[in-house]
Amino acid sequence: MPELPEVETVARGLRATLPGRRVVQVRLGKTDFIDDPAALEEKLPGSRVRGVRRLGKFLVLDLEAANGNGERLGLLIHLGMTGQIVTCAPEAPVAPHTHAFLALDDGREVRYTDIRRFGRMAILAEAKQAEVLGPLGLEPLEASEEEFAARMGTRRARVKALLLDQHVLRGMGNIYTDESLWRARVHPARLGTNLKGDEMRRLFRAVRWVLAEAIRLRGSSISDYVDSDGQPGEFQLRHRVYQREGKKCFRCGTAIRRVIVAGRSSYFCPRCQPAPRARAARTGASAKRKRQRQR
DNA sequence: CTTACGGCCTGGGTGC
DNA sequence: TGCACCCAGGCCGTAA
Repeated sequence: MPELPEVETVARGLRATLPGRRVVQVRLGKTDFIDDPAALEEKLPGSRVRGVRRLGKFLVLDLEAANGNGERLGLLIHLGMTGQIVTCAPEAPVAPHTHAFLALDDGREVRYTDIRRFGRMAILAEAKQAEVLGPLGLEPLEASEEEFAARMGTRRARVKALLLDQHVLRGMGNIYTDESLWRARVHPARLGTNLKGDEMRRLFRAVRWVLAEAIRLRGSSISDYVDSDGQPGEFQLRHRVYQREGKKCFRCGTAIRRVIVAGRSSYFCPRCQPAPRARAARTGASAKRKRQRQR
């Protein structure tokens, strides 16, 4: 499941080969994950790649249009759950569920494969790009501790939901959220406004450390993820809580638990990450009052 | 403002 | 061996 470190790894791989290249041909398979497939087929051929950017989980190929007047376009790609983007020789075997082929002027090919098609692709002019990318939150590895604390500490929502909310912080998914919370020793159901200063600082540092370490190890390959050369990452070997229900906490030996927080599977250590108390106490009290009224 | 939930889509696992 | 069922979770739209 591609999150920030996986998308960053793919972006770096593409950055090594794509800039300067011209797209010579486009072939599409299923197109229900593409905003406007006709626009892609019309505008991509002849365009030249100027650069490759990543914003959160979005990948942007900056393009100069074919029409000679220097029009700037961006090919937005989101890998969703199972998206893969690889460069290869055109004669390489085609993986099942490959739905886009971009032939390049150096004879190579860029392919987009996505089993579940939760991904997204769109070719957009600059104004339209801003519309999609503008609402995104802080880039986790560029934000300061003060910015992070200001965004997180003013929200009455569970930290799990806040970390996953792309409008607060861009790029975190379920894996890196749980790994960061474990490292920071913060329970996923704590509320943003209730985090103490030192907890907020630990969380900020944990997010940075986990993401940087995952990028260094080229991402986590749980089921489908591979980089732009088709290679898996290695951070899954360093996971401390994700998908480790019932196994021992690396810090204290307590059995890791799984609960649903903000609609997501959340793995945590019940000893290192103490549960918040206020919410349970309050709902308990109101239920008691209700029962008394009914008598 | 917030949270909850269903929908999208496929493959892999489980149980009968 | 098949088949029904559930689950994984990115993000969006809708409802409460």
